[in-house]
Amino acid sequence: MRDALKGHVDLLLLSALEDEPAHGYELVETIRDRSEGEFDLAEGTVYPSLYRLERRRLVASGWETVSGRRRRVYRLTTSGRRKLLKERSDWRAFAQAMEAVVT
Amino acid sequence: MRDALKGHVDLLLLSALEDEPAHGYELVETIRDRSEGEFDLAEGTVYPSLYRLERRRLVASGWETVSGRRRRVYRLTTSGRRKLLKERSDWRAFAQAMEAVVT
DNA sequence: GACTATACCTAGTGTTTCTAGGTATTACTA
DNA sequence: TAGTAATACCTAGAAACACTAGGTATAGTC
Repeated sequence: MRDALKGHVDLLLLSALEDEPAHGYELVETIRDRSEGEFDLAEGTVYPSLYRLERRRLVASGWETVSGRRRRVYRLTTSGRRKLLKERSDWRAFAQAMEAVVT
Repeated sequence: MRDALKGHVDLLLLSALEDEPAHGYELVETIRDRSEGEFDLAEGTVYPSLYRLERRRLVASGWETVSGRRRRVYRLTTSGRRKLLKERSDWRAFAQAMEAVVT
């Protein structure tokens, strides 16, 4: 299913940040775990996506050092949280429409 | 929802061809109707997609003239029908994984 | 006679995922 | 203790594909 994720990665990232802040590497794991292995995002996908989200002020980040390793921790902004709700409802409409055509 | 369809247009087209052959312009309408307006595919999306499907031997086409207008009518091939089943089941796995992450 | 709908075609644009490299630190293990 | 794996980040370029914006042509409507 190449490219199936196109246009949906932002929603995955925002969703994974909904409950608590997380750093990039961690988001990859969260998404892989929650999707039961279906989505194994490349780092080259995640980092640029996070930068775009930050540029759009949907997330904000800060550096943190844990046992010698630097991490950039992201959290949802207020508009990011609003965006998450919108994207989630857009996703549901999209999925429903897909089912309607596909079935 | 820009780009949400990326990677899913083939499935829409194959689905719309499942029950009977159809021409390109007609497929746009079928997909718009079944999706209740959610998917209004541009012709610049549909025609190149159909060519790619034909090149991969998933559909086959023939010209037809109805009241003076030329139409290219597409139908599923055997492997196209097999592909449809595969893509449909891939879509369901994808949608389920999306729900799992998003919820 | 002008306009709309039907029906097709296509070159180029833009966005975004992914590949394939890279750096650096810590933890494990043979 | 040397080597490898895991953690954690970064980025330039490639590839794919939906879409824009133009085009042609016929039939029907006002």
